[in-house]
Amino acid sequence: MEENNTKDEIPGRSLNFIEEIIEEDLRSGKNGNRVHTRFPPEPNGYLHIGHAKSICLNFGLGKKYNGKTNLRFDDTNPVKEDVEYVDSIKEDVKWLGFDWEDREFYASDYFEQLYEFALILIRKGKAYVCDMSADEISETRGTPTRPGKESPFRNRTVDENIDLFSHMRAGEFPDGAKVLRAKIDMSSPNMHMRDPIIYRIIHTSHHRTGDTWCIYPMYDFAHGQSDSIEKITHSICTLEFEVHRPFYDWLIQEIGIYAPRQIEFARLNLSYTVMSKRKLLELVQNKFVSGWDDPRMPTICGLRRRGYTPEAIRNFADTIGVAKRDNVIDINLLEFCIREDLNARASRVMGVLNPLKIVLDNFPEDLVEEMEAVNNPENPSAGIRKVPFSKELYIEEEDFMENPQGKFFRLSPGKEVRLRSAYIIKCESVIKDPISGRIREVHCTYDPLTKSGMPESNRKVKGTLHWVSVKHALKAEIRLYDRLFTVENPDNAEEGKTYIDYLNPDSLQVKTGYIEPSVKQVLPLDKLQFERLGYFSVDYDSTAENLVFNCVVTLKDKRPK
RNA sequence: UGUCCGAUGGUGUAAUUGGCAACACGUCUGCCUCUGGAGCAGAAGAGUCUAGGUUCGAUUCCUAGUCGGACAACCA
Repeated sequence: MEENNTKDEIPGRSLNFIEEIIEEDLRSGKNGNRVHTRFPPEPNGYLHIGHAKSICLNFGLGKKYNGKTNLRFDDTNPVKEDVEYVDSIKEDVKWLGFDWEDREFYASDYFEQLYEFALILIRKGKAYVCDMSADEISETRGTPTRPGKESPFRNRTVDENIDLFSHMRAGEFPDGAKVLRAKIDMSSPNMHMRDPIIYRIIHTSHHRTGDTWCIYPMYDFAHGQSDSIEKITHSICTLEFEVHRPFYDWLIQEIGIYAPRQIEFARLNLSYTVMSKRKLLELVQNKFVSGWDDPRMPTICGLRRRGYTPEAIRNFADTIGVAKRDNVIDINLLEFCIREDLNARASRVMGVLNPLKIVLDNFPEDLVEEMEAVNNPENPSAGIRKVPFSKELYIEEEDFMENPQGKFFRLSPGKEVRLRSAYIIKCESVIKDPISGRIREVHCTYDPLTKSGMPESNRKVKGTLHWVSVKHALKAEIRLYDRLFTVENPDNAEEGKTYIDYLNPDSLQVKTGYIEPSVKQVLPLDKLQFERLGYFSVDYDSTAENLVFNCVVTLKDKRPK
């Protein structure tokens, strides 16, 4: 896979705490110089920017230490999982620029093995079949501060347990009738050690194993052992699994298999959005957004549709770093990353979102001049293009003020302004609608000696405006986005409210814009900078007849702080 | 009330493992500019949660406390 210009290999940069652990293990020869990580999603939802952090971390570490990274689906719950999700996850990881080669695994690949592991536990007297209901189990589990009570089925004989467990597998019991539990310690201060359930009965067909199984391992019984089976050296996961680690260690120990080292890091939180799968799903289901890939969503597919690039996301992941303390990253940083990337690579183009007609009184009626415009001042090799210029133009409504006050450097009566890549023009008069008083058009004169590139063109004027020729401009649908939520932390809702109450009603604004004709051939996901406005990406809905652009980010955040 | 984890400018991450805190974003100022973008130059902003202890010396080690987070799905 193509190595991109992600700046994740800055020499001399200090190591994060995970790299430190890895290098320590490398020095001590712990895994015979191997570094092997994995990204282990459950296929029950779409990936979001938080997952991107984990993906970049895991695959980044694999790459950095010349190791390997697996993609493994932890598909232990058939009622919530679906191939739709595995496909989207694969697409997103690939799009982010990572390659798991031939190591696409599934916890369901290990079901038989996991069943054997359960048998080992039973034979050792470390697991038992329990007939209590879900409610009873939950009642006897105790609380974090109060010990639980032992199940009356806790002391069944090994033979009875083996027998019962095989009948569970054979489908002789209905859902919920029995579970297999690890036999550890009902009074452990760690709730996860109070005889946790390791197998439950679910008569639902699985997206990969079909109806082969009607008992499924719990995540906690599958995850650690799957890592072990895959000989993962460093199992990197988020903080909430820290409390599970003692149980994973116990299992590995009792079963007697290879022990990966689990390292937990703090998950990503982004301001002005929500990150939980459940909430994102609600936004989709309740139609607050158009779908998982709505450009306002923090999902990978949403960001992709919005116009984010894999490079920008990887740089973002690299910039935020990784540590154990809770964090909330300012969404401005994400925006900074995409601006930085697009500034270097997006071609500049002119487009007007709120048109105001300009008539150049001294410009020949039918003349069309082809103006040469630089495609990207940051990158001369991007070349130049021609932009038609004629007597009637559109400029941005807000670039004209009849009675300017203060530091207004744009067009106003009697004042001069530069039209980007074209001429300097002077405002002569304003024509208004006699009834509404609205400005209908602005009459100007142009100075023929000031054409861009001509010797006389260096005269200084304070402002430079973008423009488009009325009769050449292409109409386009422009979708402007604002933050999905009005508050920094929608999760932290006040009494009686939920995050839904903080949805920004103005997060989507659709406009008809006029764009220079050079954009005629754009394809979905093409990136452009509309000069002085922002970066835009062609939407999937765009066709040759109906261009549709998404605003990725404006050039500079003008939002009051 | 228990166990585990964490605490460094506004935000995030560092500090060569004990030698008086750095980088990025943001903010501010100036320069430059045919994008009020970008770029360039500079500045402000934390004495590292608190109190003790060890030490010549502590952001780094120890103790206690404070605050924040995680944990009581047959979810992951």
